[in-house]
Amino acid sequence: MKKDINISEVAKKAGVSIATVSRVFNNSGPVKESTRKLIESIIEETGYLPNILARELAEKRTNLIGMIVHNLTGEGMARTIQGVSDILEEHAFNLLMTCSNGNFESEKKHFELLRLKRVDGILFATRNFTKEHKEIIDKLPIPVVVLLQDTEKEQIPCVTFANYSMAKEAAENLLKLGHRSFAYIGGPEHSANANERKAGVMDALKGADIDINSIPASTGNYHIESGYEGMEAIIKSGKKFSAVIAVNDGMAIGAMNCLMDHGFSIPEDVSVLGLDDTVLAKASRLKLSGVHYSYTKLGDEGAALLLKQIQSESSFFEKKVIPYKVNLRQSVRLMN
Amino acid sequence: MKKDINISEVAKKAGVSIATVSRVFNNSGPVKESTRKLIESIIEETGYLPNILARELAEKRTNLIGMIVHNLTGEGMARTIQGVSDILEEHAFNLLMTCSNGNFESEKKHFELLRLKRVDGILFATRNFTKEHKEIIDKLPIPVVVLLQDTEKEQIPCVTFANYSMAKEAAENLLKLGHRSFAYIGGPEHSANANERKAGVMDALKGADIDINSIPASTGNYHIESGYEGMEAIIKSGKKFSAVIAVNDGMAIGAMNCLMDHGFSIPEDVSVLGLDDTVLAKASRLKLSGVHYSYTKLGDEGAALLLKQIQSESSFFEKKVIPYKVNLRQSVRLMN
DNA sequence: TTGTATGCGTTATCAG
DNA sequence: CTGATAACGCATACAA
Repeated sequence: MKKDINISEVAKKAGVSIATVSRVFNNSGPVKESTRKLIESIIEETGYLPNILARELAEKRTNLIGMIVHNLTGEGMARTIQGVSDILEEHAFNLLMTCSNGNFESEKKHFELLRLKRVDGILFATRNFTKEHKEIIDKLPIPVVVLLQDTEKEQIPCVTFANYSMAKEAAENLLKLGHRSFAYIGGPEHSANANERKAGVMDALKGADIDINSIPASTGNYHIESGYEGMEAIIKSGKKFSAVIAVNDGMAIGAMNCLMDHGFSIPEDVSVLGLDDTVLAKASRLKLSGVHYSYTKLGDEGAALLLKQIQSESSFFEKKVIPYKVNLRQSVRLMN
Repeated sequence: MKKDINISEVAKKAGVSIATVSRVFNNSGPVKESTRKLIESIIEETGYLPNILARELAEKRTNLIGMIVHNLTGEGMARTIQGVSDILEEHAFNLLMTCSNGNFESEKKHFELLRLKRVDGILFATRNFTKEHKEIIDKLPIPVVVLLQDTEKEQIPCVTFANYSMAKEAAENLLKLGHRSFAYIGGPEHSANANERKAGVMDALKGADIDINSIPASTGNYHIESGYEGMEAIIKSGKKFSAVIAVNDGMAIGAMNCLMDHGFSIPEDVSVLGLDDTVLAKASRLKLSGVHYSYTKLGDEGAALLLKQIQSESSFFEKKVIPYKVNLRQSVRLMN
């Protein structure tokens, strides 16, 4: 537990001024080779470390970025943070993490907190982007990049998944396999992402002249159990379908289990596809089909965009969409 | 994008000194009611926020804690961070997150970085705790709490799961159900946690006079595929078993799938149990049995212990073990 | 090539 | 009750 030493003590030991020590440490100016050597050896032996707080105060920047997430319970957000943290590290930035638990008041508080902490920029992942959010962000003197929500309308920089297109393309895959009757298990009503996915699916079906009003549908909360229940309700409704699409893979897994429990064979009787592809998709014996996209990449791109905004010293609109890939596995089949 | 205002501008507007403003803002001294009102109104209208950097510099503490994790790819670490972040927030501390990707050099670098950032304490989650880690920590002038590793031997504060006991108890559950022949799918050879679990299982079996040398075993990397392969190797070895225990639920899921693919019925022919219980356990139609423990709690306890160390201003040894619960579900059955 | 002096925005001490 | 003023530790413009 040795005591911290500061720049003036180093200077004293070396018989020079603090300015010279600073120049040596930061390589920020000409220093005679011999005095440089001397100072370096003293830095070495004393284990001198500059006080970053003082430096940041003088330089008026923290090299800190703040991140507010709504949810920290699943693999997706973990990977996102991983991506963010890797990119920030490359650029010698640090990450201040906070979790809002999806609560607006808490989000608001965290924005203030991060502002107080003088972060240079903020990454914001929320379940639902509102006018109130926009107002907060517009007042901020630092750039904000939104993750997981499309804020093009609000002209706030963002990185999102291609909810609409991936859902449309996934549905089109099933159409190509000859399916004509569908069931849909969606997400919460108020979720922009869930609604975009549903729109993608429905537009694909409309494009194939399918009456979307006759499609049995249910909504859920993304969890396995919820998918099971949603599927059960659809089965009980008595409507026919040869393919089920679920808004994420957890609910698709629940749906598969429910179908099997009700005597359906997959994929012989019903094909199942989730608009997501996490570790769950490979958990069951019968591999689930899904749409894969990388959360790590989401974090990477978000961090990169934020750093760009910080370096440009002015916030500008830019939207980045993460690529995806439809993976058809055992859970779907060609209609005869 | 309004410019930041500082304490002296507030003081000027109010016609008082900065000392008085500081007293009002921090409620740290007597101020006449009328001037207090005046200053408060000016603070309100200017939106004045103190510069935390300057404050921290003056106070010599950051209210920041650093966290180094080896891995950010799964639900477990996400929940851990959630727990940490909740507790820190209650105490007005902030979280500086870094990810080492399990690399020692990187871990070392992050310790230095966090030290540089003047964090008040560090939470450290690593795959494997070594002498080198202890040396680094002993030199640090701030407290460190280790997560997920038992560092009692090194007398470093830690929060861990009860690897040995949970494994022993889980195995004893199977013994009570009448099982006498086992197979074991373990983790990486060098993992302390995996070894503790294996020891727990083996000690339970020894206690029931089972020859543990005859138990077919394999090792893997915790992933589903790895459990599948491990199970396949054991099946091919031709040895008999009525119960399989896997070091985590991912590998147990892989093992279940493999068994079914080889014509075994679960639980009629083989019972399967994982020493873990995440979302995966509920993913398959036939619910996996496992041992449940809360990562959120791990984070909670870790953060709480670290804060205790920080407040006591001296590091002391304390070890906290997270409780667990064995959940027997459809994947195990009573032997006839 | 080096040193001096000032600013960064607070908190805290000590007079008044 | 209030105001000067000295830390806090560093960067940097300007002088020498």
